[in-house]
Amino acid sequence: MSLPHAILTALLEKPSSGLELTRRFDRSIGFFWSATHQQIYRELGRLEASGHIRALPQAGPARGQKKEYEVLPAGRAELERWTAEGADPRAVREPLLLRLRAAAVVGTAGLDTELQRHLALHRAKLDDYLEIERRDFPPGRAADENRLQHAVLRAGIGLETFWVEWLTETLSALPEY
Amino acid sequence: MSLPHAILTALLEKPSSGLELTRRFDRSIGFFWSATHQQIYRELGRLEASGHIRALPQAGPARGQKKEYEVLPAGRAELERWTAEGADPRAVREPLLLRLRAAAVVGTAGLDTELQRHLALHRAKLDDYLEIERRDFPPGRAADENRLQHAVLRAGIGLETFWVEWLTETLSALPEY
DNA sequence: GGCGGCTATGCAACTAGTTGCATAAAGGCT
DNA sequence: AGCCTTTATGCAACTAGTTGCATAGCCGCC
Repeated sequence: MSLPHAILTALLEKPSSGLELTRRFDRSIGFFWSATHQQIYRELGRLEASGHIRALPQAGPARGQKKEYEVLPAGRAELERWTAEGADPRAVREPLLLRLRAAAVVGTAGLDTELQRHLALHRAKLDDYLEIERRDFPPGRAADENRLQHAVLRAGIGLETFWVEWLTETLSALPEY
Repeated sequence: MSLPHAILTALLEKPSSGLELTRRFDRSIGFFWSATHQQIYRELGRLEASGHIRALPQAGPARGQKKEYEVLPAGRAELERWTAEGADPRAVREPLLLRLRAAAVVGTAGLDTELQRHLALHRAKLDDYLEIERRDFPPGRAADENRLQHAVLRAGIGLETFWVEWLTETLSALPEY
């Protein structure tokens, strides 16, 4: 049950419409909790029905028009409750590792290409993250008021760095088959 | 659509019953593709219906009795097909990072304890993995015939190492709030 | 001989996430 | 005016994963 809380957090940071949220999920929140626009619209409907958020009043027709939402006190309270509660880390679920294990049984054809492709993807994402860090968290600022946001970004950087290193290592071991 | 392929791989490694598979998913395959016994039994039923696996003949009553499965040629072919095909890396989905971001908005109460708890969990898992590595992949063996399995385990070790380091770092930055 | 615990399989109902498509306003373009 | 693209919201149907519980054989034990 994390999606509603991801949306509440996003809306507290800045009231938005469904499509704006979708874009923010593609750019920042989605780096560690991805969601499609379908999930977001549906969840916005539920959050509104349960009194956690409300649509800001607007003129004009409903269909095809932007609909902005803001968080109500009940929504903030729910987010506080959820933030204080614990949850175990998610089990890893990565098809590439499954493929490696399958390849050990049925053969390694095409594996090299696939690893190369993943390496390029992870390198690109790592560069993205480093660029964001350079822009939003320059080394000069000593009294950092956004320490938590930075910690989250550092997690993304650390994970992508891990994948790049692991893929490089694994690729260099593979040709010996 | 990875679960059926995870099961095919497991059954090729060794024909098993549903419960045996469940245990192996808790111990080894589940490290990178977790599944409950419910998912496994349901998927075994589907794989049998589609002719990818078959139940080994057995005496005695059906209910409450162990039922072993083995992979049929069609199943192996399907696994080969799937292994050669590509799939993008999964987006990260980690509630803890969401919590950090939410805490930046609604307050950090209880966050320290939660990070400590995660650190302990990741340390334990890392120790598990290192123990398995020590047991199954001792440094002496130069001509390693299980390179792929070892690579998969190294991925688990790398990921847990990352989390331990990141949590330690983040915890040391947190008290300054 | 009946009770508790373990092994084993499985159904039903639910929640979460994905995919494909429909609808409609607004603005440019020719 | 007619058409195309972009922005914007949303329904319906599907696949995947989770939770709770039911059933049944087997074994020890007291």
